[in-house]
Amino acid sequence: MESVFEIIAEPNRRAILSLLVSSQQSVGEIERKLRMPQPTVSKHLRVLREAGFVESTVDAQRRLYQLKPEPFQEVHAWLAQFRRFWSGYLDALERHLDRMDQSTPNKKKTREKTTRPNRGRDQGETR
Amino acid sequence: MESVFEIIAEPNRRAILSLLVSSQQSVGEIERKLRMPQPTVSKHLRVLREAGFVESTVDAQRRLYQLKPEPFQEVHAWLAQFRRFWSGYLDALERHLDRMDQSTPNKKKTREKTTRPNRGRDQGETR
DNA sequence: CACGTATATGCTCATTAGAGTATACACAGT
DNA sequence: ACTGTGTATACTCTAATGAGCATATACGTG
Repeated sequence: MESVFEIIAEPNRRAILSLLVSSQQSVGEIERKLRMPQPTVSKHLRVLREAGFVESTVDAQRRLYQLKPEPFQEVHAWLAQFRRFWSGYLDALERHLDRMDQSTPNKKKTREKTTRPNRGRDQGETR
Repeated sequence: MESVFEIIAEPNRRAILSLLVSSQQSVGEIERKLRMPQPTVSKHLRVLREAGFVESTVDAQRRLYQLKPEPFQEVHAWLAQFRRFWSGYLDALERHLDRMDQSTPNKKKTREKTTRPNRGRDQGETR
């Protein structure tokens, strides 16, 4: 279970991730909302946690799980190399923004920090 | 092997897909470039073909494989729901463009046609 | 038509992942 | 301290997947 792709290959895990989009959830909440046996939930959460998709905070006996961004970025980075094929849309958008960046050096400097840790493009090598 | 996620969970298949980004390739070319036994290549190509990731055209005894866009869009659509977390970047871009659309009704009408078949957003349901 | 090349398929084997069940561990309240 | 709730883990079983090898099929060429 090394790659992020193997992690998200499992339907129940994808369901859990989707559920966590709205807000953090306890194991019990996930269990009920997804109608999944508790050990199953815990096991998938463990996998997700070890892969960096989620992290848990302790609330008494409960564990609250919430999403973490990195692995999604990794998937996105891999997907990026195929963009030219199917989209052209996001490509255009990114090029557009890049141009914006140059023309208006710092209007919303948010982007500078938040969005591009390594390099403007997120083509990034996956491995 | 139903979902697109299971398809791309396999490293060799991802390698093949990445290889096909540059241009279409014959089975033999893939075999050599990836140093993979031919039956392995053929079998993975079969999986990829049946999942709609690639299609083959006949060139005498050779089969030339090339990428198809749909499954990638599906992955992208799934990934979209998590954007708010990790990026904010693309989200910002899209919002920005949306605003652009409204303010300048048709400056580059390219986007109108090319980029948004269904609706501005591509959040799209996956299944 | 025989042969070589290119690709696909069939079969077996080993590994692995996920489900299910039981159980252990942790904390809270009484 | 005891009990109940919430969560994690251990163990077994089964199914599915990918590798490896052999072989079949298709096509082009002499």
